[in-house]
Amino acid sequence: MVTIKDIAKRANVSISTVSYALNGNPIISEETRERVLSIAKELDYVPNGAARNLKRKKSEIIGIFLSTFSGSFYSRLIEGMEETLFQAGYSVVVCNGRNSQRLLEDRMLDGAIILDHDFSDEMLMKYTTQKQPIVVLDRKMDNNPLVSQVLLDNEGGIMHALEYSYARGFRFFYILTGPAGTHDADMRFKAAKDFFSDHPEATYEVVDGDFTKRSGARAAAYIVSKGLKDAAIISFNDEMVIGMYDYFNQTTYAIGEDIHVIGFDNIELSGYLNPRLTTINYSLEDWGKIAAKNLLALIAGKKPENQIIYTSIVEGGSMGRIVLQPH
Amino acid sequence: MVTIKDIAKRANVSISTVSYALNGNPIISEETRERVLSIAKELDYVPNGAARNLKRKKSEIIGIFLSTFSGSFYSRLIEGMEETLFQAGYSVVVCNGRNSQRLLEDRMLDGAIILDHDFSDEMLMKYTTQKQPIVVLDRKMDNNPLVSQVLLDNEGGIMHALEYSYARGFRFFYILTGPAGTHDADMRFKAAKDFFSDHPEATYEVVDGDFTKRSGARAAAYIVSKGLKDAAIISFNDEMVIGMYDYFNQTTYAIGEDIHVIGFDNIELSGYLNPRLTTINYSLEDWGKIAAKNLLALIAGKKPENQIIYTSIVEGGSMGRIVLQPH
DNA sequence: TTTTTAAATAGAAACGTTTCGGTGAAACGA
DNA sequence: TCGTTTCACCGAAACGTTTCTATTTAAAAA
Repeated sequence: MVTIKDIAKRANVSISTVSYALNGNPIISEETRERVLSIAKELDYVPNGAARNLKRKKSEIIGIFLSTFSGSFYSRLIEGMEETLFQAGYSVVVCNGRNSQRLLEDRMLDGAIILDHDFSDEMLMKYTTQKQPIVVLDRKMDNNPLVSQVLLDNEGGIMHALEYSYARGFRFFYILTGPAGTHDADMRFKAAKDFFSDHPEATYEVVDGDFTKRSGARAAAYIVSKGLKDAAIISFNDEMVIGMYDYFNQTTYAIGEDIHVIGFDNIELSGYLNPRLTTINYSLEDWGKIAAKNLLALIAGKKPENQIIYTSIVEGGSMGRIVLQPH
Repeated sequence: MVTIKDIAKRANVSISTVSYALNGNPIISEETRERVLSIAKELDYVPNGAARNLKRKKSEIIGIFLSTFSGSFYSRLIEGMEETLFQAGYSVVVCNGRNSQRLLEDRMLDGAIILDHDFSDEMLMKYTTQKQPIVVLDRKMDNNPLVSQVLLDNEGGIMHALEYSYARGFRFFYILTGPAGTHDADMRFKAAKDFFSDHPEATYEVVDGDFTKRSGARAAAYIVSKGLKDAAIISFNDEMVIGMYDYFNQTTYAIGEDIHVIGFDNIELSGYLNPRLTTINYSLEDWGKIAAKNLLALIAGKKPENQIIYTSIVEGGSMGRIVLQPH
């Protein structure tokens, strides 16, 4: 393992000179710098990151923590972040699952973006006591000068979905929820309840889901077993809708005609479903970019405003229309 | 920043004792260990990863380098790897783009799995001279005791695709290629040429693609412009087929009837296309698992066998049948 | 010529760990 | 009883950098 010491010896200079030369410090003469650099190349010198990080007390690495990579959902989010962070001189690593929480703890990162409910609030708080800034995308964490939150407008999204369905004549709804305890699912649920308390003429039934395709299929089976058509299903994400499509397609239920559904997330696959899924859309790129910007602000010692990512609706054929029975 | 020094002071022991205690070295009495541990917790001590890595000369972190996250293609691959690596006590980080090549250079990783053609062979070779093992998934790199390769059976896959189409009556083929210079695309192209030299009665035209949806759409436009139906399109990946579907669906061309196509990769979306895409399938989980196992073997100082991931065909409705004109 | 200043380099401490080689005291064997 | 071993711990060096504070040398100013 060749170190600056080896270079120093070979170049007949001190290790500090080598260090300065390697880092382009102008205090070193052009001549020695070049000599040092050429010797470094000749010896195939590569700096030791651990040693550098230890001295500098920073790594110039940002961690993005996701609970899963699945569903391609995150790729655009990550790309939005990477773009911004790279321009600021940071490298980015993406970590997932609790096997990589260690990286956060060990302060090998200069900052982190969290979209992973496996991290407890306490753990994140503890992390910030180490002076490491984080931005959270999946929870509320106020009153901490080292935490910024960039959250989805879940309430607005669900309101869109319900109002849209309501306007198309639906008065009975299945609410296919997400895993309780996660911020997004909870907010969406809360929004749904708010809607129904404002619309007592509309009724609904809650079906438990956990954001997986499998739970969507299960929900579809349940809904079929109830035999009720002309109901609108409000699914808290698109992934579950995929599972529902899989199931309904094995039955005589025609989506958009016999049974109606609206999703949330507008994942790529939703555009290719048949009929195309009507769903709630938002910009993952923006989300990522804003999160990255906020993290950079925190690193620079500023406390950015918390931000909200707004949603819109994408119309497909999965949510038809029914005529209201006059009574 | 609280360090073992602070703990030592508070516990009235030496720093070496603290270190031993923290690491569970049995040379320390149960009593002091507990005292040290409780003080550590009380002070909110967290170890400094950089310092540890510097001394230990290892980080217990493996890097997975991908050129992109897009397409959800990689999530199952990564999951296969993480499972195996986690069980061996490693943390995993996923890096993408050249902004994170630094991590490889700086030896902050104990090993790496490469599926990213932005890394040059020279760079990887240089990395191994630093005694860091790698496994490559996207190139041939033999004769290096620190490199293992786990490659896809591209030839077999393309052969499957061509033979399948041939058996269904097709004698004219469009070959929609991938980006030249990448191993997978090159191997697939080579296999196609081999097939045609064995089947002189079959003819083909090469259409350049680069594995993106956009290039698939472009290819579809070109094919439509040629006006020739009853041709089989061999697309070197599914992603491009998505673009082709998008395009064909705006024309009168019915896929599987007027125009026929087979893909490669069997990405999730392919199962939801209408008609379902006929494509070449292989197990990403296995690929990931084997890659991870090989890396662990290299770390342990063994040189594992190079491996091949075999393919199979998944039938959908995108490749119909034509009756041969008797002549 | 001598003194002052600036430029270029050297030396050494420090970052926070791990770990090797002690060391004193208690326990043990003969 | 005295030497030997074991136990529990300590001290210090080392890992490879960065960076603060000298020191040397040469050029500029006096």
